[in-house]
Amino acid sequence: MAVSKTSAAAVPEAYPRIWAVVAAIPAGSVLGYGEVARRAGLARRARLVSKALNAAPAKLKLPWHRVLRSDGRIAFPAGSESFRRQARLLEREGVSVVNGRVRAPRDVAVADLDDWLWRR
DNA sequence: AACATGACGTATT
DNA sequence: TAATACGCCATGT
Repeated sequence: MAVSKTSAAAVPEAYPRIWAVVAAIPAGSVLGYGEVARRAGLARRARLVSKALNAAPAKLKLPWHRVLRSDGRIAFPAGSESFRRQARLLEREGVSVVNGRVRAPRDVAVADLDDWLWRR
């Protein structure tokens, strides 16, 4: 079979790992793009995470809304459709979002504490 | 190869 | 906390 080796895989090797990490984020908790990248063994590739999420098959039903910027803010343009959808999905899980920024939750599991440490 | 762009991050002021 | 600047990585011109 004539398999073309010149072209890289349509789906980057790293995407599945990124998806797995995102899928593992428990409801009510959130993670930064950079953190997701690190957990997927892809340090310093936060931007790749956003790309992977954008390319993720809807079939996977990933909790993409649980991924925020390192400062706790939604990465989409304020007021945009995606921005509001994400805020709504988070609120739905009990995560308070004020002015596009996630506020500290009432109680966070100790294991996820680190993820809630946006310097403040 | 230079330059621009982006669902980003960190340091500095 | 906010605004700026610069760094990083991948992709497309």
